[in-house]
Amino acid sequence: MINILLAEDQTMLRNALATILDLEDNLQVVHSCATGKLAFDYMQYQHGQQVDIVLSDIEMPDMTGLELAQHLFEAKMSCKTIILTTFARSGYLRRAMDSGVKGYLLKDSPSHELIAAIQKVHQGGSAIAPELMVESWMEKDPLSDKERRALRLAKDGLSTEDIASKLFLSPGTVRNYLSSACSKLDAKNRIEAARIAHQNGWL
Amino acid sequence: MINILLAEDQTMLRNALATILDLEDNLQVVHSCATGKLAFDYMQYQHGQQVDIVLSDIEMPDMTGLELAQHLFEAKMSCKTIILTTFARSGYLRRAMDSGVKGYLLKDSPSHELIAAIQKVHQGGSAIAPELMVESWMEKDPLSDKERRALRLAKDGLSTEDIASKLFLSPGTVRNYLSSACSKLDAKNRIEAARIAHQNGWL
DNA sequence: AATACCTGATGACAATTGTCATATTCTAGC
DNA sequence: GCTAGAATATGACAATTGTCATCAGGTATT
Repeated sequence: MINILLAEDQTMLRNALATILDLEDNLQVVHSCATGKLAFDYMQYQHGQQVDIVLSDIEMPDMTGLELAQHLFEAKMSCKTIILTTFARSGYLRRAMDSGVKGYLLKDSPSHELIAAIQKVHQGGSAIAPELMVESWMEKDPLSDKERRALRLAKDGLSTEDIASKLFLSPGTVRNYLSSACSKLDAKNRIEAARIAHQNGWL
Repeated sequence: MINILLAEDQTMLRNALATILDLEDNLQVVHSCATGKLAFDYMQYQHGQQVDIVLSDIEMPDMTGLELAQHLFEAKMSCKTIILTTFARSGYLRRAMDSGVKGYLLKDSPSHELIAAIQKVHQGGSAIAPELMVESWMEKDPLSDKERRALRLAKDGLSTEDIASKLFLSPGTVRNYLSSACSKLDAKNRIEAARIAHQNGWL
């Protein structure tokens, strides 16, 4: 019997996944939760030893699936992590691999592939969505930390002034960072830069 | 037996939903597809008479769930439509109600509520997510058609010039539209305006 | 100490964007 | 025909943004 911990913030999908996984003879969802934080707490303080596979979404409030994977990795938990996410962003895959993730698949693949991936990972293998193998060699994140933070705020339409005060920088410096982000990403303005960065999983 | 047509572009969720609905004694997913267009084609040319409930996501490629609902409504199909979507945007709900939709619920609610909603709608009732009843009285979409289209392009970081050529307008006119959108939405710039409009379901 | 390097800041200038007043058509209604 | 109101365009001006050269203060290395 393979014991699974499920982390996914959308309740409908979480319920549905739990149901179809439980339908399999040798799969059992022992716990499911809506944020990475809750999943990590469960692993750390409660019943970690019972869990073989952690199946997690990426974009969740409180703690993302990538952060969860990293924490589990650093805590040397015995479980194996599988990421299940919407977008094929090479930056995400890279971070996942760096965090010792054993499986990475897309929500846009049939559910039997998920079940196959769980079995395969549990037997010691790995399962990466084939769509991603191609892209995984894309250039790595060229942004500095400050550039990234400025871009995130710019994406929501904040003005230079607002960004500057949120980051405790001068407006001029913020414009420098955004300008450099634009040239790195070959974008015409901060918004296009933010879009490109987001599409690549760099935000 | 209630016959269901399922339209949802995310394969994993589509499969999972189909499975859990089929587990119910009196529910049966007769067909499932990934776009509104495919769903409408199925209803129109093939086996429309067998379908009691159309269960549809909103944001799908090719044809959205709201457009699907509108087409089914205008074609006076006998089926009843239920929308299942991620965000609680009052603009979406308004358009759904105008298209004769009988149910509107959020992906962030447990799956048993979906099943209950299907039963209720099939018996002639309606099922609206309670979170939405409050918001539904929000102000209606203040944007004109041109403003909306300009905002959509601005959201992706296109320059005034680019937007103008895509809409076959002069750059000056585009700036007028964006400026008016900003003042209508009380935004400081086009990006903030686009974000506000998107959050309200007006894009 | 001398050097290089990194982060943050400044000033100057051009390009883009936001705002507003004012045309120019074109259409619908009277 | 006349008028009102749209949709579109133009010009002017201010504000914001993008780009670049340069500077000041730290820190690390040799």
